[in-house]
Amino acid sequence: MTDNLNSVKTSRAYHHGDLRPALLAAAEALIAERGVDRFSLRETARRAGVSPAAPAHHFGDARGLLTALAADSFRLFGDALAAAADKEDSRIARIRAQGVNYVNFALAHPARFDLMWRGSLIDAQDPEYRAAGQRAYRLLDTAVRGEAAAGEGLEEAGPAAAPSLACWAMVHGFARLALDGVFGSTPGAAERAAEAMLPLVLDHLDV
Amino acid sequence: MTDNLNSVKTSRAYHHGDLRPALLAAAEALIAERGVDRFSLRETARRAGVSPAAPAHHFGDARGLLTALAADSFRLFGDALAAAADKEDSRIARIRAQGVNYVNFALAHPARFDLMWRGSLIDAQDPEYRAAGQRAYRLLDTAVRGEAAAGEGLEEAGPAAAPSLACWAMVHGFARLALDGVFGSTPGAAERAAEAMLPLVLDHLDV
DNA sequence: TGTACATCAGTGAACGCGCGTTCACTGATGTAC
DNA sequence: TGTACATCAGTGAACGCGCGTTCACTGATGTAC
Repeated sequence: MTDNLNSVKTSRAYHHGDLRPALLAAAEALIAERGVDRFSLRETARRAGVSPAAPAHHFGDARGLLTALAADSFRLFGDALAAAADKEDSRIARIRAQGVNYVNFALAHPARFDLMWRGSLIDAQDPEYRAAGQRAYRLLDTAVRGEAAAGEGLEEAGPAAAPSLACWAMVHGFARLALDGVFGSTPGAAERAAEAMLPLVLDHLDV
Repeated sequence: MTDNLNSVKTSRAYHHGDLRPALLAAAEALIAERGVDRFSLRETARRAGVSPAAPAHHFGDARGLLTALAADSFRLFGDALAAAADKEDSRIARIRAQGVNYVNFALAHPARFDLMWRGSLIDAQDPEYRAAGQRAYRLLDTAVRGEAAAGEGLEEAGPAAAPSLACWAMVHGFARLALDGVFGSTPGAAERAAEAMLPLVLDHLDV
């Protein structure tokens, strides 16, 4: 009661006060440590210092929590793509920077990246999740096609979106292969492989 | 006893006689149905009509069985890549055919494809698994670079392997995005997207 | 061809485990008056 | 400013579940003689 005002964080109040983000943080730490496959709602609650029934108040069930974490991850991911687009002048430079950020995000947050695409664990129809995913796609599409993209979503992507899909597939495949350890565990191996193949694509992206 | 000679399959003998492949088939059917995440050794044994302890004799543990299935899948996958390389004349045609077969394999056997790369469930150091994976890579590398590849493995892949990595990343990323439902669930949507972006890459693969 | 026996591939019951979710509850918060 | 009370965010015990693996065992196979 005395420290209730100046120290919300350390007081062991009955009400946590900030449980939702705390649970997301605990879940993130858990999957980063163990891998997405070994996520557990109980363990997440345990780490947040809360009873196993508490998460239900904020997320409904386990899938709800993972969906929220996936949406959060997609937002972070979108921020990374946006940052790349902002800081470069030429279009090729933007595409390149965005590809680098795409892969770097995957390597820096492998568990988040895994979760983002793990349809079996999340509710892909969730509005927040979908919105965050669409935003990321639009950023990518705009970087590749410039004004021509006109902010159209993935649903209505026509044949004109092909260059964007090509870049996306390439960078996504590279990120996945790197995460799956295909380029070896030597630090920097993935980066070197990327550097070697980048010009192959960018030099010919004269669309 | 009477049908023991002319009908090994239907007799409910104490010894199954062909349990190893039967378990692999059951496991394949199970993950095809439920997804890799919901694999269970007990359920696999149940489907093979055998006690839960039986698989241990052939695979040690659950991971052993999944590793064997992953290796088997990589072999099938390699066959698909080899078939593409065999039936075409020009190098570009071969690359294209192999890419098509790569994606088709993923779409036709999504659970197998998932499992092949699911490091958390299998023993990536298993010799059979590694050999099958290496073979697939060599087929891909040879198709892209021709004689220059000289059958070198993924480990010793130098900068010269960049075109192969680029093709691989692209086709792999495309397969993954398609499996993750990014191109929508409409049948043929993935194929149309692929057709649209293929020329972008192939027309410029003048290496 | 027959028999003894080691080896092998199964059984099925039992183990302990951690899980997600439910339930009736309780303590804190904040709003109406 | 004080009080009543509805609402909300927690508790913690309990539920039933399916899991992977272990164990002592048993029935079939195949080999040596």
